[in-house]
Amino acid sequence: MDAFPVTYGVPVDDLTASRAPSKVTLVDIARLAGVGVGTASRALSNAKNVAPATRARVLRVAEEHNYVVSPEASRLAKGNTGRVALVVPHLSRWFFGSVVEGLDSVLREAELDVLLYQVGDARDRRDFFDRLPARRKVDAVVVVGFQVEDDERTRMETMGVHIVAAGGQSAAYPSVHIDDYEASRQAVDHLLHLGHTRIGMLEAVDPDQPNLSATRSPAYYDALERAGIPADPTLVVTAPWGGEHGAASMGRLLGHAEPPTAVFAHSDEVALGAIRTLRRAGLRPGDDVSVVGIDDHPMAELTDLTTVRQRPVEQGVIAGRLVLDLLGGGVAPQASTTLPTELVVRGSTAPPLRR
Amino acid sequence: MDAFPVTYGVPVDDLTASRAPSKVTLVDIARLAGVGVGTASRALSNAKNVAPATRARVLRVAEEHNYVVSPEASRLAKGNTGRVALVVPHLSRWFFGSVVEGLDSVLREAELDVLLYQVGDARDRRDFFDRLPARRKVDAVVVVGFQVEDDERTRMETMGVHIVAAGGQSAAYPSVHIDDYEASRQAVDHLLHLGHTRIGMLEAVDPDQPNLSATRSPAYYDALERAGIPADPTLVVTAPWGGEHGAASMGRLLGHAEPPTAVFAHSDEVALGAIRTLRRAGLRPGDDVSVVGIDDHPMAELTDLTTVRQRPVEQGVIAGRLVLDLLGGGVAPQASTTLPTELVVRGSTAPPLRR
DNA sequence: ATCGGAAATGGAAACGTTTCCAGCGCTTCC
DNA sequence: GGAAGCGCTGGAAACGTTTCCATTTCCGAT
Repeated sequence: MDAFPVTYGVPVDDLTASRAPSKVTLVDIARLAGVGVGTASRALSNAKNVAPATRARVLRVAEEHNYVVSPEASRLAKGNTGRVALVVPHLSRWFFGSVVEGLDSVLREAELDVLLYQVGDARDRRDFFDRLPARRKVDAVVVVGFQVEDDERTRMETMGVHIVAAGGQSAAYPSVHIDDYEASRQAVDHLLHLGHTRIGMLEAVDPDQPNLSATRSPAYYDALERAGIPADPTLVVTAPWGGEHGAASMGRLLGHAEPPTAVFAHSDEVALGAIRTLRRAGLRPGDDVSVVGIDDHPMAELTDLTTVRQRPVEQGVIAGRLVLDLLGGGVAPQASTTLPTELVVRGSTAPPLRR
Repeated sequence: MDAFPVTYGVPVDDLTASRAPSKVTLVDIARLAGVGVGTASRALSNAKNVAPATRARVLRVAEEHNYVVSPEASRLAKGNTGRVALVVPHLSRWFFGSVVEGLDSVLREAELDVLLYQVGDARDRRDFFDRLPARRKVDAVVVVGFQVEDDERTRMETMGVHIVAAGGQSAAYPSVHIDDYEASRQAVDHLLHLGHTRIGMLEAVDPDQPNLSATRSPAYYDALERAGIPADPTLVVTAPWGGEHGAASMGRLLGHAEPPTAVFAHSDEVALGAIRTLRRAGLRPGDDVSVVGIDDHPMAELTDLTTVRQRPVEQGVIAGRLVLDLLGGGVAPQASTTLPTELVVRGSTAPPLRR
């Protein structure tokens, strides 16, 4: 990204120059159909109190002249935007793309438009909450995979903009997420059940998602403790999120005086990085060192990676429904939905070798 | 996805119920600042012909009262939408997510809003071009990774909506893409230079992207012919896109009476599926059978996959600039940009074993 | 026949901007 | 000293809907 500066020469104002030629308006349609504009509007918007014959005539005329309502005018008169903002840190990552996929399908079905906002870093994010919402461009905001600060949330609320979280928990607004602690426990318990006692962890931190690792490593420590195994902090390596960093971290573990026989990785991508390091070191994943991740990334299946499955598309779908609930105005939607995770055992984990 | 029906109980009309409480309008600001609405508008929109003192006063009052313009009203008066539609087949795939990432960064910088439309299959796509959605909601449409039919394009144009293609070529509208033929040639030539003479191909078809494989397999045949190697159609296996299908196709090749010593896969995901099959068959990728893909998916690096790199984020960025050009109205933008691809040699390819 | 009420209709007001146009006070130049 | 010009300003018109309200029409019931 950094290689491609995004500044561009055209002044913003000039962008307003182009214009659509389609000039047929509701008034035209009404005149052509021989009805008043009120009736024409009602006919087109499926309102009641329009005679079937009249409606048919209006619709036919509209069709013939390729009439389409002006969303601007319609929204202005109606007083709402019909739009929802999706705020996503990294679109190119499988997890986020999948959540958005789920969200999009539900929101489109409800005839809502989806406005996309990618907020890579904290600055982008500040920007978003400062500018857009304040601009009354949307009725609701869905944040994917991160938390909204209290002051940001307050501002949104005073503007009448709803907030929903997908792939991240919050007490302050409705959210859909997995139980990170539980997922991590499933992964570590699996290694324990296989008989491993020397278990490392590859912890990933994302400066923009500080709270994620915060629940995954405690689960690791707790699981070990419950199994009566003393935790060894030198077996926990922390690095930024991503396969490359996973690979490097695994390298550090291999350099340990007494290396682990199994490793719990923060995510599948991290785990796959670790596996590359193992292979390059001449070790067989699963046979020599067990590796388990979290996500069930499509690559996990292809690479025989044991993992804890979550379903991001489903998270998106449910978050989308929360948005509809909120916009429907009626029922107070369930504050928080926790989706189950599921251990998927593949070839990258096995009992430890006898020594 | 299919497990989660997207229909929802709230009638669309009811979604219009909620409303923003922020009721301070331009007229209020003008009154409070003691100026006319015209002047207030000019002051806020940075127009000229406003006395510095007046502008300052208006801005201060607006700030104090948390004034924000109504985009609906503004757009209605101005006559343009300030929005661009992104039409994408599969958001959760790395390639598409990355292109959108690039597009988003450029368009946001220009203060344009990005409307997302996911069109999984041909029906969705028809729908998109048929129904009003794009019609007057956007100033331009960017299609990612597929072609627009001629009649669809014509309709868009008569509505004054610009079209740009990212990750797919077209003669009819501006586009950014790689040279698929050349990329395929690079991959196959690499295998030939290593000394392979028995080279298979895993061809992927996507019902929604029919034209992709159309250029990759001809390149394969041509490269072999140029090397004086008779093509063997039984070494070309065609299947839907995806790792699972790649794995199955590789299985078929292994069952061949005289299996290939190297395989050119349509994409990295397909290649990784093939590699899983090789591993399960006890074969070492690179040593026993060479595999090369196309994309340089992040996983390629982690799995030591030789591949032909393309840069989807860059494609998105350039496509975004094309949109700005078009909207700027001035210069006719360059019709078509072909980005270079680059062979990246890793561990999955090596000279054939001596027999 | 007449009446009451529901259904259908036309028109106007409202939504909140931007932009055009005319006016007004100053300077500046004959 | 007057006319021309310029910078700034206020107000009105326009943008294209939706919705409210008053009116008309239609129908069955009395």
